Amino acid sequence: MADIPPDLTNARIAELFDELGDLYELDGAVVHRVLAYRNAAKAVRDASRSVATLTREGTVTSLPGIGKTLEEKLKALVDTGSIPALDRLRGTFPPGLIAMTRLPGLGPKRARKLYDELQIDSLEALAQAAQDERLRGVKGFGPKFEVAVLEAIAAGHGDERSRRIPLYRAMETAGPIVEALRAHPASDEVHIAGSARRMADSVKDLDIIATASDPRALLDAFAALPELESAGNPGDNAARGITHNGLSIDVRVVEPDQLGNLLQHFTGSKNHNTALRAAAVRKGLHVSEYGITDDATGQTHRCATEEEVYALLGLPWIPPELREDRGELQFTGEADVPQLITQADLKGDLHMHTIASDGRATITEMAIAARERGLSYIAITDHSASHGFGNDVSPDELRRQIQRVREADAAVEGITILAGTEVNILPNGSLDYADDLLAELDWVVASVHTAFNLDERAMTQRIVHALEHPHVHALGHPTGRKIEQRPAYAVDIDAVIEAAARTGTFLEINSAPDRRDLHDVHARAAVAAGVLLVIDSDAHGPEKLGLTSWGVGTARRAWVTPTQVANTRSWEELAALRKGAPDR
DNA sequence: GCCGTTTTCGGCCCGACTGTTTTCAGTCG
Repeated sequence: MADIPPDLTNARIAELFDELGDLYELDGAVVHRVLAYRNAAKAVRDASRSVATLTREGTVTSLPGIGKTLEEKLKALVDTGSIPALDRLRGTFPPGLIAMTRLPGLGPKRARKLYDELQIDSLEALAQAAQDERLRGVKGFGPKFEVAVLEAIAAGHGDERSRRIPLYRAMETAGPIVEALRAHPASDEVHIAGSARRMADSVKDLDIIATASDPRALLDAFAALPELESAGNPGDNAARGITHNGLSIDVRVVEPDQLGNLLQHFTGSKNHNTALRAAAVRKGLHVSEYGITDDATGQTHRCATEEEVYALLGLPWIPPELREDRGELQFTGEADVPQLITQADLKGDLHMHTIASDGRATITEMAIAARERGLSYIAITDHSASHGFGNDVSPDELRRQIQRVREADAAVEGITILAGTEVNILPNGSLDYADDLLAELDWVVASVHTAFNLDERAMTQRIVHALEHPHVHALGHPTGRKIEQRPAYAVDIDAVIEAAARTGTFLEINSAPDRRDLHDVHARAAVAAGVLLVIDSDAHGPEKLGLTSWGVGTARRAWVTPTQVANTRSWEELAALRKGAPDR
């Protein structure tokens, strides 16, 4: 069996399927065929295993949305490096045509029409034609479109898919706005909906659903908030604002008896709602944001709560984090809904930094802050000997740090302080402290901080080697990704999960809000493989210990229950589960 | 192109808005 090309990552394959969808759409394919490619792209992107490998194994059709035809295309891609249909379509339509379809108001149908009738094949040619007022000669296009298209191109639309911002940054901006709406005398209930409510990694914009005694007063108050750069009224009971840092916020005020319908609709996800509605149709029910219509009676039920919406469809209430059409619509009753972990379940935090490396506080300060948060143990895990940036902890310094931890543990009541390290995994998979020094520690988390650009095979070997080390208890931020900033390094995450399961090493969900690494799909695969997770703050100061809410959000999206997370246990119980523990 | 408590064919979520059009297709979320 020939090797799988190293650059054939799931992300790359998903891109190719998306491109095929775009091209088939331009080619005039029926909408459902196009949709099939988009669905397949999402399934590939979400797959926890290498789709190229699944293709080689002949099991790729087990993924939802991948059938015989797409399997054939995947086989061609894996075997030859290309998909014949994609090559053919690329030869038919200039790449600029796809950029044109990204413009607001210009979809594939209309872009194709301009290409066929005016031979417009790029944003530049489109702008020129609009400038020359030639677009209005085509049926369906008029002067308003010429103005709009020039504005859109000037604003940079069409250059790329619209950018998303990490959820934590959106919430930093939106938090005060939501607080202001909640505090307003005219407001009753104020809910954040959309991907923010689902605790997604990133958001495009923010949806707020509210009920109010005086909708107009609330919307006017919203529009007048100093956080907004501009605001408008797209409808009677809605407002849209754009914050100074470019976040778009939609507010809808609804009647209390429809709050459940609207909240459900605007929480999404799109895939969840589409699948939910398709299932409802089979029962003779039609779901929209305004209610649920019954074919048999013609009556529309309005729902004040989401519980009613789901109950009418024969489903238990589904936690927003699960609403991704990843199996949650198979629930038949409350008993099927996993008891998802909450931040209150965490009893300890096993990854944080102090002034010994790049943290801002002392051991004692961190311990007191953790105790105030209700934690019963923490591990001090400063960076190791070769970390660089002036923050390295030499072996001798680590010995002194262990002593300081023992002293602090004795001095601070009500919390156990553990001596640990975040040791670097060097490019060859070895660690940058000696084994006898690591053996003195209570807790060792190993992480990759250098040489991110190894190829997948080398990176996987590097990490698996570290997981096999007898003193390594957990793998820190396992893929190195930063949300909307830096992709994961090339690594076979299935092999990492397998090695973690085999060696009894925990995998971390790092809660730094720009990391949230492992991400949800991989975390779900890890617990399915029997791996225990740890959810850590990676705090660099006392005020950052609460960041574990982000890691918990990721864990909930991964269907994780408290027992699947090691640090929901007491330190005594957890210690006994560590690799190499005497009674393990 | 996928899929099955309408199972191997014939379906595939729903409604609002837009610019253009005299009744609507395409786009968007």
